[in-house]
Amino acid sequence: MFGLVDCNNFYASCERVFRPELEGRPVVVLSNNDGCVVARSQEAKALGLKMGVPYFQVKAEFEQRGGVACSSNYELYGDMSRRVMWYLQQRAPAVEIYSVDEAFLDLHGMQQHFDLAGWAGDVRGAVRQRTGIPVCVGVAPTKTLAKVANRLAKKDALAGMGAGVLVLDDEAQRREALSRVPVQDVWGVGHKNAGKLYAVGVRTAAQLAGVGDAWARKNLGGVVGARLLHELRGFSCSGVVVEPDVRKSVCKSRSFGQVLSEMEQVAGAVATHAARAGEILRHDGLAARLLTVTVETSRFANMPPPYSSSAQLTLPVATDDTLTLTKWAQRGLERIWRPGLRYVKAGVVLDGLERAGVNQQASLFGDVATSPARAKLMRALDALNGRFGTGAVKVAAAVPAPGTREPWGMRRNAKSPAFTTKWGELWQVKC
DNA sequence: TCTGGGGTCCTAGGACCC
DNA sequence: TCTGGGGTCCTAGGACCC
Repeated sequence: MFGLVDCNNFYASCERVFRPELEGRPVVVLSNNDGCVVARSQEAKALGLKMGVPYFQVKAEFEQRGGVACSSNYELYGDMSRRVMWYLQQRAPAVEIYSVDEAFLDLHGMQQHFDLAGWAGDVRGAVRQRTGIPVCVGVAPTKTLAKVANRLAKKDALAGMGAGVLVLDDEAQRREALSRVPVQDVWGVGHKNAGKLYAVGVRTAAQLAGVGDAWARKNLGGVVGARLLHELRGFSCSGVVVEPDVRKSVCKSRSFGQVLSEMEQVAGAVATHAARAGEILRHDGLAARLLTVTVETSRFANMPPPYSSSAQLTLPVATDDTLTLTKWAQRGLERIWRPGLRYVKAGVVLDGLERAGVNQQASLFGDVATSPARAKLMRALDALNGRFGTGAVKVAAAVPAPGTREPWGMRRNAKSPAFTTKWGELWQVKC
């Protein structure tokens, strides 16, 4: 059996842990630049706010009805996530941290020793007590069915039924559960496939489990679709993965806080992303052979039509050196730059990752990136930024003009403190 | 005025190589 | 008259997940 623990309204719940005055009020958390609604408390959902809606479209009414909007605070959410995951790891023999707010638990063999519903309810209560985060738990013979069980546990808890826990352990329960889930809510069925399924009259997960294998293979992404059907029918096709795979890419991209048209300013953003990506490579002991730079103008403007472009460069030697990555990133930007446009976003992607220092062919001309002195410089850079904060030491291209703040910097008008990760922002208790 | 970020996996065509 | 097979690199896009 598999368990799926999913935090309820995770980002909004994190905000509430340290701001109890938000309890009972509609709360939303906004994406970077305070752009879109990315998390909603139950009260905000009840007001009809949709996931992903641009905040400016709903702001006036939401605030007038007593709603509170928070800028995203990923430092806080990351730390709260670590607390939840750490506790789950104490309770289950194997845990797959699937996302910031979800984990699969390996419960094989446990039903012989525990009443799983009771056990899951206990875990749920303990997570709430220890971290302040409410969760729901689904338990079933496959990961896909555990997702279904979790979804129904949440729905029932909201309707005042059940205890935020649902175990599907026999055929009748499985069938009943699948009949209650719309096909577009099944894990692995996205927007496009839901459309195809509706077109042939498949509306529920139960109906999906009954479509022919050949049809699924042809229309739902080949082997991916076939696996999905098996899992819905109760045959497990994937286990709990405790060790995450070695990463295959690093992507750093961000919308600017304002429209930019000067290459020097966009270059500053690109240099910042290249440096952050380099930091991640060094942290993971990896080096990149391919570097892609991307830029975009607004997708929502009609005149001039939206422009987006990318340039992929093959580096002569795989590297994790920030100065080298920055240099190549600037070249990439020059290749795709079109003057006179209103850019809103830029990014850097690193692919072709290999273990740093292993199997790297030296360049004919002795690329400086492989030199021990440069490796030492990078260690010093990381140590300084670790001690004094990200961006304490930067490449010159990422430094804004004297006396100005970063023109590409984010808007974040309502960010809560880093309650758990910065000494200066700890919760204050007044006696 | 204002519309997120970070991933994985797959497909496909053109240029080029042997 | 008969015109291959296998590979990489690049760009672009589509599907899915959170």
